[in-house]
Amino acid sequence: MADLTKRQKEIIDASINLIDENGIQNLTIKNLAQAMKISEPAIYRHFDSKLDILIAILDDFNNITGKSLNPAKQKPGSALEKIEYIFTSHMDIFTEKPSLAAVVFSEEIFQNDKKLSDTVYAIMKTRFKIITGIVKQGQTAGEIKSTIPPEQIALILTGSLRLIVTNWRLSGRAFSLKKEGKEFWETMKKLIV
Amino acid sequence: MADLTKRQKEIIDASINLIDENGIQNLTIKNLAQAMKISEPAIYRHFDSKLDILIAILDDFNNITGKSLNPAKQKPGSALEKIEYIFTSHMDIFTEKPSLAAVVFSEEIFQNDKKLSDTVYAIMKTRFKIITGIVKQGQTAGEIKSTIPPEQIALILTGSLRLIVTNWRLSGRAFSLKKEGKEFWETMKKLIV
Amino acid sequence: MADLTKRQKEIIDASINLIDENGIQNLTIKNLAQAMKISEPAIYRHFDSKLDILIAILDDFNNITGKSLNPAKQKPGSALEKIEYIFTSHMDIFTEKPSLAAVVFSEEIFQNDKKLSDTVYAIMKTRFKIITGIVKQGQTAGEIKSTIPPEQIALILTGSLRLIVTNWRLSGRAFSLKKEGKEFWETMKKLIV
Amino acid sequence: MADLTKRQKEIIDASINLIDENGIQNLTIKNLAQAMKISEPAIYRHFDSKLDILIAILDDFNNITGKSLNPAKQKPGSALEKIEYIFTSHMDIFTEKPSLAAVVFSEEIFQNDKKLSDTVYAIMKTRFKIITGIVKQGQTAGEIKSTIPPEQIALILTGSLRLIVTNWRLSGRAFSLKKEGKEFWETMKKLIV
DNA sequence: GATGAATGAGGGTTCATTCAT
DNA sequence: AATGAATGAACCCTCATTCAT
Repeated sequence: MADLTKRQKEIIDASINLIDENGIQNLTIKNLAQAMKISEPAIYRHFDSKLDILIAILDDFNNITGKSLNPAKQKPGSALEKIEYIFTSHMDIFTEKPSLAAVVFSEEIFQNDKKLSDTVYAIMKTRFKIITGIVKQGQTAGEIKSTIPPEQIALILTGSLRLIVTNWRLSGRAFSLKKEGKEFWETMKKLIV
Repeated sequence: MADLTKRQKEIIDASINLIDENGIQNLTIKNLAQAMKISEPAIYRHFDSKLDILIAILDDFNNITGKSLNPAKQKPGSALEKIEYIFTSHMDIFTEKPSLAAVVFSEEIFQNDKKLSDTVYAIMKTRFKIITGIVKQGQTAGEIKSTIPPEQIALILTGSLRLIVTNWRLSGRAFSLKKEGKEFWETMKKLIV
Repeated sequence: MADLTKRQKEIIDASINLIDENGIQNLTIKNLAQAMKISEPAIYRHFDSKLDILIAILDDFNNITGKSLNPAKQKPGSALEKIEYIFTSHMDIFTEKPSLAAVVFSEEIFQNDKKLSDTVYAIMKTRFKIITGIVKQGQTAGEIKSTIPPEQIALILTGSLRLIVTNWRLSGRAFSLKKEGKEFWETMKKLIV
Repeated sequence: MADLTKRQKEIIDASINLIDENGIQNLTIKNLAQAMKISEPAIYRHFDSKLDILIAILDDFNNITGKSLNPAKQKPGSALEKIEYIFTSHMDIFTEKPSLAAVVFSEEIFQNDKKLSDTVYAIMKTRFKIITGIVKQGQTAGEIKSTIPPEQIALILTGSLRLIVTNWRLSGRAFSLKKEGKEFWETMKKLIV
C-alpha cells in the first residue's frame, strides 16, 4: 500500500491531475509520459499496467482519508465532533488536492473493470458503515435524534458531501469548498440534534 | 427535441443500454451497430456524429424528467406533495429504465467535451433552482421549517437522491429503489417539517 | 456528347463548382447531392457512376473550347489572328466559368483512373497539334519567324497560358485574366514576329 | 527543415513514390505502411499526421531546388548562364527523382488544406521573383532584350518548364527530359537575346 | 423521377503494450 | 533506469454504390 517508490508516487500524482483536467479519457500512457517528461515505456518500469495505476490511485485515496476516518471512530469525543472532523478533513483534502475529487466521486471511471468497480463499491460501503456507527453512538449518547434511522443520516451526510464537491468541481471551483461544507454542517446539526 | 425519428429513438435507447452495461467506454459505434444489428455507417444516416448521440441522450432525459419537474412547480398542491411527486416519479423512471441513471448521474461521462459538460451543468443548476423554489413556497406556506436555508434542503434532497440511485446501481439493483426512496422521503419529512 | 439532359448538365455544373471550391476531393456524391438539394441515389438516375460524371466534364470542356479551336484552324485569316482568337476565347471562357480551369489544368485529378488520364493526355496532344499547325501556317506565310521550331512556339503558348490561368486561380482571381492574357500575347508577338 | 531523421526521410521518399505512381489519392497511411513494410501506427512515431508528411515533402523540395536557385542569384556570371543553370539543374533533379515532379507541379494536391495551398503559392511566388530578378540583371547588362517586361520572360520560362515536365510525366517519360529542356532553352535564347 | 435505409471497403488516428538496445 | 521503434486492436467516420419503396 504505502510502499510506493518516489517515482510511483509521481506517476499517480500525474495521473490524478490528468483525470482532473479532462476526465478519465485523458489518462493515457502517452499523456502521462508527456506530463512527466519521460518516455512511455518508462512508465512500465514502475507499474505493470494501466490498471495497476488506477488501483494505486484508489489505495492512495484510502490511505489519505483513512487517517481521518479510522481514528475518528475510536478517539474519545462526542459523535458530533467526530462527524464534523471527518467532514472538515475531507473538505481540506479536496481543497488541497482538488483533482482527487474528480477521481474518487466518479464511480463511472472504474466501471470498466470488474475488479476496480468492486473495489470502489467496497470502499464506499466501509465508509458508510463507519459513519453509520458514529451516528449510532451519537444517538445512544443522546446527541442525535433517535427517531431517525442512523443509515438515513449517514446517507444524507455522504450524499450531500458528494454533491457539494461535485458542484464545486463542475463550477470550476467557483466557491470556497471549506465554507460551503461548514454551512452545510451547521444546517445538518440543526436538523439532527 | 421530440422530433426524433423512430430509428433515432432506437439508437439512443441502445446507447443508454450500452453505457449502462459497461460505462461510457462501452459506447462505441461498433458496439452500437452490433447491438442494433446494422452496419456502422448506417448509424451515421441518423446521427451526424457520436457527439450528437450523446446530446440526444441528454435531451431525452430532460424531456422525460421535465414532465415531472415543471408541472410540479405550477400545479396547485402543497410543496411537500410536489417534492414527493418529483421524488417518486424519478424513482419510477429509473426503476423502469435503470440504464438512464448510469448516464445521467455520471457527469464524468460528458467531461470529455466542453459543450456536453456545460449542458450537464446547466441541467443540474436548473433542477436545483426549481427544487429550491418549491422549498421556499413550502416555507412561506409554513409546511417546512423556516430556520433552514432552502438551498440546503434542496442540496440534501438532490444529493441523497443521487447517492441512493448510485448505490442501487453499484449494488447490481440489489434492493427496491422505490422502497428505499420512499423511506428516505419519510425521514426527510420528519427532519424538515 | 452533346446529348446531355438538362439534369445531367446541372450535375456536371455542380461538380465543376465543387472541384473549384476545394479540389477534386471535394467532389463526393454526398456533397453533390447536397449542392443540388436532391438525394444521393437521385444522382445515379442520371449518371451510372462518378467516373461517368468526370468523363462528361471533360467532354463538356472539349465541346466548349473546340468551338474556338477547330473553326480557327480552317477559317481564313492570318495565323496570328487565329492564335489570338484561340487565346482570347480561352480567357473569356475561364473568366466566365472559372471553375472550369480548376478541372481542366489539373491532370492530377484524373491520374487516378487510366481511362481518364489517357483521355486528358489525348486532348492535350490534339490541342498541341492544332496550335503547332497554325504556327506552321504562319511561318509559311512569313508572319512568324521561321528560325524557331513551331513546336517550341506552341509549347510556350500553351505553357504560359496554363501558368497564367493557374496563377489567377491560386491568387483568388486577384487580377484580370483577360488583361493579363492580352499583355502576354502582345509580348509574344514581339518575340515571334 | 533538414533535421529529418533517417526514418522520416524514408517516409517522405516512399510518399513521393506513391503519389507519383497513382496520384495523391494513392498516398494513404495504409499504402505508405505497406510500401515501407511496417505497420500503420508506426508511421505516427515519425510524423504526427498525414498533413505533416505533405508539409515535409514541400520542405524537402524547397531544400533541394533552393540549392540551385539561391546561389544562382548571387553567383557571378551572366544572367543567361544563371538561368541556364537553374533550368538544367531542375531537369537534372526531375530526371533523377521523377516522382518529385508529380508532387510539385500539382497544386491540386494541396488544394485540400488551406495551410498547404498557401505554402505552395508562396513557394511559386518566391521562385517567380527570383527568376524575374535575374532577367532584370540580364536586361541591365544588355544580355537580354530590354523591350520585353522581365515578368513576361519569367512567365514563359516557368510556364514552359512546367509544361515540358508535365508532358514528360504524362507520356510515361517517353522522351529525354534533359534534351527537351536543352532544346527549349536554345530556342528561348534565340527569342530573348 | 426520387427517396430513406443500408452497406463493404477503406480513410486517418489513438490505444496499451512489448522488445531490442 | 530509460528509450526508440514497433504493433494489433480498436477508434470515429466517409466513400461510392445498391435496393426496396
